[in-house]
Amino acid sequence: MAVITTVEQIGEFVGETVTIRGWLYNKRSSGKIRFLQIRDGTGTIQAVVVKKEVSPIAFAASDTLTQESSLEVTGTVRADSRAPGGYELMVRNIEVIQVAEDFPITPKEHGPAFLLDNRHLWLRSAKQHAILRIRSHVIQAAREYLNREGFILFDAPILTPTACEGTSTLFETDYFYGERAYLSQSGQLYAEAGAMAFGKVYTLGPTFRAEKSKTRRHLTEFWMLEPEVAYAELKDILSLAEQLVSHLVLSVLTHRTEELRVLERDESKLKSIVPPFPRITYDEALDILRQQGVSHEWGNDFGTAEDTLISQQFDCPVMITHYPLTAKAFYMKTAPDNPDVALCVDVLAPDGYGEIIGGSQREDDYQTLLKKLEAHKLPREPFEWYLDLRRYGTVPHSGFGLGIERTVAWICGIRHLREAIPFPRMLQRIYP
RNA sequence: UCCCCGGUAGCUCAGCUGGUAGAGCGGGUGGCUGUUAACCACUUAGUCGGCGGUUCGAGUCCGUCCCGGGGAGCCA
Repeated sequence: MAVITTVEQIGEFVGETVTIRGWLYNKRSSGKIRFLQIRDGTGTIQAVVVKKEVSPIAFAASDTLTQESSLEVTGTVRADSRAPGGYELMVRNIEVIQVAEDFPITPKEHGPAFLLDNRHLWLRSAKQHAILRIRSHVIQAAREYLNREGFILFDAPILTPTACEGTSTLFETDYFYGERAYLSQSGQLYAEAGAMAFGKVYTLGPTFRAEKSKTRRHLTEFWMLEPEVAYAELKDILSLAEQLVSHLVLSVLTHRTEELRVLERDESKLKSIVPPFPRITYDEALDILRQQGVSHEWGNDFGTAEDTLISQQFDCPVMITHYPLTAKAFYMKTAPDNPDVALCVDVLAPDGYGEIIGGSQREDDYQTLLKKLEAHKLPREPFEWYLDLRRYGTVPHSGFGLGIERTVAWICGIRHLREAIPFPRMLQRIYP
């Protein structure tokens, strides 16, 4: 019995006979020789079937194989510069598990609608594979970093009794006995309760926005990482944000080089992502816009065009702080030296990838928070528990939300968010 | 909700001022001992998004509806 291994590990078995279990990615044939590109989930390897070196049954089997047929191949590992990947398998035997029906996704071009209809199969192609491995790594690296910094994972509920921020549109569903429930659009308020209990916490989970957004920067269901820290002021989470983001980038650069190569990502741009990130205020951002010939009224949040213009001035993600209160959520703390601006930050990724982080120092005074709720015309009852946090040992605290898909899309250098999550949920699409 | 673009073979697309549908890929058959989205030959392949209208005649023109893509607003 040959040892069963993976393509990823194949380099350790040069000269030995191993078995790879996988699927046929592509096939080329030429007379008495067959080249099988086999993928096993960890990578792709070329298996060479030479007629005189395998049984007639095995050779005939190699001819019946269609794209994505499942098979076990046993052969000798050989380093060969002619093979993509550097190693190839000289086949001794082929065990066909299933001859697949005609696979819809061929090695040629396809349109986005077709690919999205076949997302469950599209996931097998090299580029999608690379993106999703990087996504997995980004999440792993984020958790690794936060755990090391003393954070604990604090899961927020997905079914909630009301809006967290009260602004965005919510997905509504029936709860029991005529009650309504809403899918969470942020775990933040719950994370604040966690921070008061544990000091440093983070939530990581799906969030839902029923906005009729129809752009490549939006999904209706997306994942968010939300650290929340007790006794932290705005400057503390600015530092946390730049440390976290640069750690994610460095970790992908170090551990996912093959995937970045598949994606043809310009790595030099990622290598320049090192702290400290530029920090500017909203007012300074307005100055930049003015220099670019764009006038923007004070008090309005920036739109996509403004975000892009500002981020283009920097190689690193830029941290914009002190937005007008009018443009931001009710829970943000007002700057002590300026009653019109919030102690908040938006982090814009370079190259027009947009906002990857939104955060703030939270309002920690009971009476002030109450007034802010009223000013935003939000009902008091659903927020009683949240107000309690300001009645029982309130402290300054801050946190932010990092959009996983936007971060992954930026690191991967892909145009559209839909490829940064296994099964994207969008305005016009919930299948498959 | 608004603005732009699109819907023709399984897939990607071409199809001119209206004259009855075509290429590559995929599938099938055959050939080739080192292929790299292999190649060569032959072959298969259609309710031209739906409905209605104009016309001798509509993939093509008009109306309308459906579906998809991109963008705005909103946001991560």
